[in-house]
Amino acid sequence: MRYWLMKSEPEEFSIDALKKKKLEPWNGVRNYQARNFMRDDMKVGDGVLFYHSNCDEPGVVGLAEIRSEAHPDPSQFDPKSDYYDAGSKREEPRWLLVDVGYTRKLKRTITLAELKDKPQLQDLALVKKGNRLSILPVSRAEWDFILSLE
DNA sequence: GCCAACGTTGGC
DNA sequence: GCCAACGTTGGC
Repeated sequence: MRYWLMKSEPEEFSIDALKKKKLEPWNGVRNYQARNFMRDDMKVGDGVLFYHSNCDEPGVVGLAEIRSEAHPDPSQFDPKSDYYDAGSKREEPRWLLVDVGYTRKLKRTITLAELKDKPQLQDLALVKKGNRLSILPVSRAEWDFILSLE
């Protein structure tokens, strides 16, 4: 079992929205590195730190779980979608998604500022300068440590 | 294949 | 709203 951190802008899709929906197809990933994580490394049952980005208080706000293998993201074929990709063919889809299921909200937001402060997390991709990945791997030790802050 | 221009992410 | 960092695009 592996662990991940997945970013979402709360104005787009928040932890409360996931709580309500219970299961969400994680569409709109248009970055090859993030796609490859989904395609090659994610397995059903993997743990997810749900992270709010681009908001007043960026940080980890909840837990979720991978609920499907990677499969084609339908939004890439929809000309009306923001995520439409005219260069992607149905017989050879460029973009994939996984289904993400709600686990629970954290008792409090573990903020980015706090995470940056911890020597135990210095290797976490999230706190590295210029990091823009929306899906990134988290080690078991990092997962345990972050949850111990709750 | 290089690289300048451009667009996006996301913290602040 | 600003802007640093970084990915992508496209001319050559």
